Amino acid sequence: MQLAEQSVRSMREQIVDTLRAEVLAGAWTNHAPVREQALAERFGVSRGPIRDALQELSREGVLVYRPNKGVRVNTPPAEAERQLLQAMRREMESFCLSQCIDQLTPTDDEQLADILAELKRACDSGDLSSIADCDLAMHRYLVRSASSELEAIWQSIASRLLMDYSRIDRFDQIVSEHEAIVEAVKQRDLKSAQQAINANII
Amino acid sequence: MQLAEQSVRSMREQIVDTLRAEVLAGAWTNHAPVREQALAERFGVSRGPIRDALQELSREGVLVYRPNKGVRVNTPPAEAERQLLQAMRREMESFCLSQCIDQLTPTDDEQLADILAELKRACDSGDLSSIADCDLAMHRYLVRSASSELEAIWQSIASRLLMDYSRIDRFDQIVSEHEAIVEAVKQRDLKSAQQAINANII
DNA sequence: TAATTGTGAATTGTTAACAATCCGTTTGAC
DNA sequence: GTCAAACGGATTGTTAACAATTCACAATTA
Repeated sequence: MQLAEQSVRSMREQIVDTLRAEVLAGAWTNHAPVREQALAERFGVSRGPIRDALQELSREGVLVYRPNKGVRVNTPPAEAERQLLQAMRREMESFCLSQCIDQLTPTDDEQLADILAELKRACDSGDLSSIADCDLAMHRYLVRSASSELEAIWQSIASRLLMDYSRIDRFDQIVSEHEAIVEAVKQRDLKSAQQAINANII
Repeated sequence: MQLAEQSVRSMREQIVDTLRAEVLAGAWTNHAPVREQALAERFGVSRGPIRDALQELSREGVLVYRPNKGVRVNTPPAEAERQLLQAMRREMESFCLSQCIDQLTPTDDEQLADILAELKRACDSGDLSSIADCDLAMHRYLVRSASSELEAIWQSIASRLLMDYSRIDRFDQIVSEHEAIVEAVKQRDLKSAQQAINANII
């Protein structure tokens, strides 16, 4: 189940991933608007690709776009919405596991192990944005293995849930929960894997 | 529960809605790539806003984007995915109804009636893209009334489900199903409304 | 003083030109 | 004749300049 092609991530995708991780890590406030020019200079590109990235993050729910006024960081979802999104995310990831788990190869296990190792490093050094990035990367890998179709929808839901993240400080817990996921997947144990995923999605 | 502001839809949003309705109505094949220049000339704008719109529709799952190769119409979801998406859409719209139904005003009833009337006209004249547009507009209205946050996620799911649309030919059924929804909502009868929605989401 | 109206800098929206990439076709070597 | 490299038109990606809009602040008026 190789994920070939697309190894060359486009400029926009790189910018999107970087900015998303930073916002989810709480590096930005939602009081000040995001300025295109500043980001353009930071990434060394013109405003075009920056606008593309901001548009994508807006559609994803990480940022909020208002015509002629630019974008701001979104606020976390209300409690009722959060519960709905949580249920939907669990449903989705359970489904994806059931679809892909028997078709994963040892190569996939290695990839997941790599992401896990990166996550550990990030937790050790306390790099919040890298933690958010790795956390998402692992789940995204499983979703994409089942169906690249669902990735965008999943990403919107997962991002919104992570915005509520009073818990990105429990480094040890984050690591152990993801260890459990990787281990269960490696054993091709669907039930355990779904359980581990559900425990991680809160 | 007025939906003020945003009455001025941006160029991009107009283009997105038009193109989405056309694709869902089956007006495009997925064999030929979509060309930016042609659309730019058709809408009388430059390629910039067109690219924005195509990007948004790609993220929504209506189109598929491949770097340096442009976009194509997406294929309908596989059966397993379709079932997952259907369950998620029902869950979402049921939730939204429960959130908004007691806060709707007579003005909202009128708006829904207007959309319904427009839907009838579209069915009478057999205007497929308008049918798709109205169908989505009614559900979107309810979703947005409950939570504008959820709109983008809902849109992605609903669009994917409509791509599978071997049933946009049952004009009378489409109209009667939506009549049932509007009536139940007008009565503020949550149970009936949810039932009507579930019957319509197939 | 409080409210309102100008005014201009800052910011977003759009455009057209340019650069990079893709793809079908031709050319050339074996 | 077959295959691979090279060419050229078409298309997408990026940029910088320009247009339209917003926002803060000063000036004006009651």
